[in-house]
Amino acid sequence: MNKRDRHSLIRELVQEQIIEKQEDLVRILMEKGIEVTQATISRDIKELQLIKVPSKSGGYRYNLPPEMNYDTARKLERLLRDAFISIDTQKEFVLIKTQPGNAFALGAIIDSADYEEVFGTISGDDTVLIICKGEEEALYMQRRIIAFI
Amino acid sequence: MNKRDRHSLIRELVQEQIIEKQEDLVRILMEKGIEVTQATISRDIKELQLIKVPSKSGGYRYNLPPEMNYDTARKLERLLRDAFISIDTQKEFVLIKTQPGNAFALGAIIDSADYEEVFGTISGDDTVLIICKGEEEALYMQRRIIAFI
DNA sequence: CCTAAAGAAGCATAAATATACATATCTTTT
DNA sequence: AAAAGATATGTATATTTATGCTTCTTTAGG
Repeated sequence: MNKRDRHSLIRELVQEQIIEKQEDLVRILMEKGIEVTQATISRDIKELQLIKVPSKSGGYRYNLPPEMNYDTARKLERLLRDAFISIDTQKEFVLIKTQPGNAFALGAIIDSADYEEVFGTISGDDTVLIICKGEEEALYMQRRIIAFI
Repeated sequence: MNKRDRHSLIRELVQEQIIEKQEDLVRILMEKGIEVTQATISRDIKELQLIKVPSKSGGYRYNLPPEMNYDTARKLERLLRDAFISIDTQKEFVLIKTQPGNAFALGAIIDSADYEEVFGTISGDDTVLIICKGEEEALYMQRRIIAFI
């Protein structure tokens, strides 16, 4: 079990069950035969940007980081519906073609959404180039963007 | 300075500046002449459901709680646009009239959104009664719901 | 006005979390 | 393949956060 796999397992776990503290994750992973210490989990949580949310019922629960806020999502959705032409990936790059004059706005929204997977964007008049942190991330970003259309 | 005022001040502070830890709030409030201990801040944070978000830059930052997620908001928006008839408040109650058969779904979404201001909901066939925690909260909920339409 | 009950907050401390440092492991370069 | 660098993780511990218990304050009821 490498770090990457552990991370995605942790993401699943916090969605599926109520993780009240880091030791819960240590215990659950232990039960699955994965030995890690609380220190590692603390670092994982930091990297995954998981948040500890006080719940109404009085306890606490670790959660995935907040998604893009509603307004931003609405803007992105509208813009894509209006101006999207095509999307493609190559290596760690995602290239989006838009109607002329719309790419800059699209790039700005993607920037403001502050995706973990994105290294940076460059926007021209009708093209946004998203530079992701890796190939896998590029594919993931492509999927996310397509989901908006 | 009572608890309510301190709470709204804390909400402002976490938006305006980077609060890395609870002691930061203790210090800032102290500078404003408000004496509280870390214990109180811990309880405030729990009540306000503030979250400690690991930031990209390596540190941590307290933030307001995540808004309703995008999917929930979308569902709520669609349902309101399709089925909304009227909304009104009286005291701590908000009464929403919908097309027959839609109130239950609406109530369920409002429940799942887990609004801080809401005490509970009761849904019939074409009516949702939202019981808020007070009059002020009811007016706030009314505004929020109208904003969706 | 008095008393009981509820709410708020301090103090002390327990519990949880983050991190400096050391070590091990994996990667890249020569 | 050895050396050098980067990455990952454990150990021990410092730092941060939550909470039991107590006291003080406010509110509600008689």
